[in-house]
Amino acid sequence: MSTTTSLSADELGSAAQRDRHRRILDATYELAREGGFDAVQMRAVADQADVALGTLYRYFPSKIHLLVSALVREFERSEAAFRELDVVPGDTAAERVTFVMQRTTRGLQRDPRLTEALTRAFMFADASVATEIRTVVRLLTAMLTRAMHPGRTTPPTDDDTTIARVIGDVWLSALVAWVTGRSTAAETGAHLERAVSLLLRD
Amino acid sequence: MSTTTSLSADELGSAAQRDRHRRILDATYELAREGGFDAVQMRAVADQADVALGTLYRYFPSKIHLLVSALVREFERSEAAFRELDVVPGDTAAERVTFVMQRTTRGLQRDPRLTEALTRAFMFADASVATEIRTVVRLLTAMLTRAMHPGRTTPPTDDDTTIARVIGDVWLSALVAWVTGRSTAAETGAHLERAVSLLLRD
DNA sequence: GCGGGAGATAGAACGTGTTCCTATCATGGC
DNA sequence: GCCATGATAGGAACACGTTCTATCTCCCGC
Repeated sequence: MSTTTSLSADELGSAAQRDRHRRILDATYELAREGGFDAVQMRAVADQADVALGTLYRYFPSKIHLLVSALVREFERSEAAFRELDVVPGDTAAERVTFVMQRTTRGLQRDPRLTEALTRAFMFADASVATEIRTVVRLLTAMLTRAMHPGRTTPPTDDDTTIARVIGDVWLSALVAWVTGRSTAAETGAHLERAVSLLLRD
Repeated sequence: MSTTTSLSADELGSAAQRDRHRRILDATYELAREGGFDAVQMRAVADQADVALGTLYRYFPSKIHLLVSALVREFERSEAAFRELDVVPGDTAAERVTFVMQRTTRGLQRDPRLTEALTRAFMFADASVATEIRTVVRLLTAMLTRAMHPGRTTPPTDDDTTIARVIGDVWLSALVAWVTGRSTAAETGAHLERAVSLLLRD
């Protein structure tokens, strides 16, 4: 039997297993931060996490699963941080969304190699990583719709979701362009801001 | 000396070289159409194009360059086809842009494996492929701004370019989602259409 | 205590992208 | 015609993702 999705942290029985899981993601994060996508080599991750190569593959069925799982963990942290921040500054939806995007983007730009590794993994992922990808998309959409309507309890409308998804699309493309050196950080920010103001003129 | 960009067709001296170049791209196209990204194996491409492996690498410095160059060729064909089509149907910019996008998308969906190969290569490309990537972006933006303002001779405004780029971003994300099985062809089309009507309400 | 089984380890082995090397070939200048 | 030089063929070699095998360890039910 070969699993096709990564084991999630909660469905791991023993404490030792949860700890291995965490060590693997920590090692991935660290290697990616230092050397980007190419430096995240499966043997290196296994070494640094102090597990055998076979064990690494038991927890994460491929390098892409591994990196996208690391991305999920980062996004969960980031989304939780925004949820705790009960006042997103800005008077209009456009301003608040721009704030959320720019802050997230700046966070990513602080660790270019890490961002490169996570972004490329995300973009290269195929159907077998669909579960993890969906989680990322869901978290991002949630962050954006919350910024559009702070404090609202009713679920977002279809229009809101579409707008959030379009902004997410633009953001991802901008990230890819930045990661691959096709645009500077400033251009990325400017394009994002123009796109948001086009989509959220109210 | 190792080149970092692919040799473009025009800067190849002899007819024999231009022919090798074409044979290589033809083989790439064929293999991708039949088996997708994984089937485009460098040894297989070299065999089918009837060149040595070393020659293949002299023309295209990596598998990604190779696939993105194939994408450039397809896009050039497609853009030329739209330019010849002097009347794009539709009364509004939104309708015309939607027409162009849907027709292109349907063309891609006719060869899912080819699309998967080209899309994943495009998304995985790193800085060394920037030249080719820029060409694709330029062609796509040109196609879209032309659809927005058919028959216009003055260059597109900044706003036009931004809108075209955002639509391009959404289109690419939708393509990735479709290629990786996260969304169906119908959902892809619907999302695209919603995005265009949000961006081009006039 | 103890035997059995799931999960872990160490490391060999395999496939494919990439590099490198050498012999051969083609071509343009004399 | 002949030579110098760069391009191509053919194939070995290497790196890293992935798979496989053999062995070990630890925990659970008895």
